[in-house]
Amino acid sequence: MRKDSRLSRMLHVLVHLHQLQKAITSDQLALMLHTNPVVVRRTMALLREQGYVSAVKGHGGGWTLAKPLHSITLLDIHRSLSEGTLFTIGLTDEHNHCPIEKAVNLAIDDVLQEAENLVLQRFGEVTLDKLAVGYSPKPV
Amino acid sequence: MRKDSRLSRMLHVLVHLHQLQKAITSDQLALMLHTNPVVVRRTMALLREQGYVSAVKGHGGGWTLAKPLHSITLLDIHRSLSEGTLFTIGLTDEHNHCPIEKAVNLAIDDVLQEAENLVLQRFGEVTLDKLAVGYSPKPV
DNA sequence: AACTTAAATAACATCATAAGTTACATAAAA
DNA sequence: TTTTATGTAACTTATGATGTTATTTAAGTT
Repeated sequence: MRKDSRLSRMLHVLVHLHQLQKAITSDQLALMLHTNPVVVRRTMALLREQGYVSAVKGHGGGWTLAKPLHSITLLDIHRSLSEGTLFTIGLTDEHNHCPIEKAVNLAIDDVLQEAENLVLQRFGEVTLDKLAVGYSPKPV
Repeated sequence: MRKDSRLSRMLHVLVHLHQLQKAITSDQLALMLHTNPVVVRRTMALLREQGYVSAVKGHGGGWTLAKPLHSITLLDIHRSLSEGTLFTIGLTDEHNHCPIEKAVNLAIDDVLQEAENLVLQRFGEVTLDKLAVGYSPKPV
């Protein structure tokens, strides 16, 4: 299956938006991400809907941060992007009442649920300013 | 994305193989799983290669367990089936040296790695006999 | 007002992979 | 020899992110 790289891409974009302090066009972002401006707009639109970025049309327009990085977590962006689940593993649902199928699915789901909770918790602990490396004029 | 339900399906099959104590054909399994005998053979072949089941051709043939359930873990079956990763989330690799991209990917990968380790550990703790519910003639 | 820039959006194609399907070969028992 | 059942190749389908083309809308520039 093709992986969903939108989280990685959008985090990358948000930190750059923060550092440049001016509007960036979808064309510029597309060059940076080695993709297409329409793909950029489509994905950025999900962040705009949640209030993390703003878009301005026309001359001098483009994308800017709408909130400071320290107020945004990985979890915020993850939730803005993904609707489905985190795992490639799925459970069968044969619509019967086989107790074995139920036991199997429960065993798998228990583990995946625990793992998903861990991921969400960890994502919630990371604010985006922690990713803004090499920005200070005098890096440590 | 379509989920990979092979783990769920195969665990279901293995427990039934244990309980029936005789060979089951791919056609019978396909009926049980609401699928196709070729799909069954294709997936069961991965378990056969790892020595968890045996297949016999011809009259009276079919699939049987090659090891007792208590000697097989969810992890064993998971590893027999999956080659790729567990998550739908992927990292970008734009082949540049952008420190932001690296920091972003590291942050995501740290979390996913921790979660994957958790899943593998939990899967390794569950032997398949624990899934064989409702089998005893006198269930508790 | 006309031109240029850039987002917004619709419509469609591509890609990867489990799943589904068809067809045929091979092996074993009746 | 016939039937049963696995083994396997080749192809199609389904799904969802990604990629692409084209058009519309909005805002600044000339």
